[in-house]
Amino acid sequence: MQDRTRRFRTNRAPAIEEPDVPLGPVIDRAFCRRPAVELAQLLLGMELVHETEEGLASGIIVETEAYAGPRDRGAHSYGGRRTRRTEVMFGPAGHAYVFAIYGMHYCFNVVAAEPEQPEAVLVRALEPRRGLDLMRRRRGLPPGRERLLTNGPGRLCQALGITLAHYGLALFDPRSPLRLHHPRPPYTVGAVARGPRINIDYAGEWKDVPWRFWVAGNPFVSR
DNA sequence: GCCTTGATGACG
DNA sequence: GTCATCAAGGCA
Repeated sequence: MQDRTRRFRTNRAPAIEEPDVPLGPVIDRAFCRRPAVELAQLLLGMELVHETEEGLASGIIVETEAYAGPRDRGAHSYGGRRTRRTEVMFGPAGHAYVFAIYGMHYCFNVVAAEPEQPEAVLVRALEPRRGLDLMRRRRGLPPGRERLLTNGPGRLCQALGITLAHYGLALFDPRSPLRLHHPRPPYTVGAVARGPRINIDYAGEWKDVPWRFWVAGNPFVSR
């Protein structure tokens, strides 16, 4: 028998699709009303769902990063910077903060904390759950490359069809096309690993705070 | 300049 | 398979 650990680390990592199981309940409105560093850990194992006319696609959140408001030099809201782009972070928790980066990709965040406390959690990777074919089409990938579907913030947005049009959506609202659900069947997170956040070299001493969290050993994590 | 990605080429 | 490098691309 071949070494499973090694197989699990390749691009041919298995994805468990659960198309026939009904979605779990949507998160409570108050679920995200906590500090970003705390929310980043609690979001691991939750199911991010996007429903469109093309169909439904979803994945289990397996990697996040916390951005802790005005004091955090790595955050867009550093120093209380309030612009059209960052505005949603100053509002109530549980809404989507989507921004464009490098001219061609989007990043999806969940607004955390209380109003006027501009904190958010970046979702960096998903384990694909529903709508694998749809995600393959959106990403232009053949079967067998599941790991490349959603192992990065830009990639997961492309796979789920998330764009700036989803800025501000209420992720706890069952009528919203973009939502956070409790996973069904349940997802066991197990051990959580943590380390410094990715690609914020400009953030000085904040560069090294261990606010990146991921499901230990999960093959869909971005690095 | 940016909370990224895919292509390319070196190396095992 | 890995790693390093680079440029694409649009908006603040």
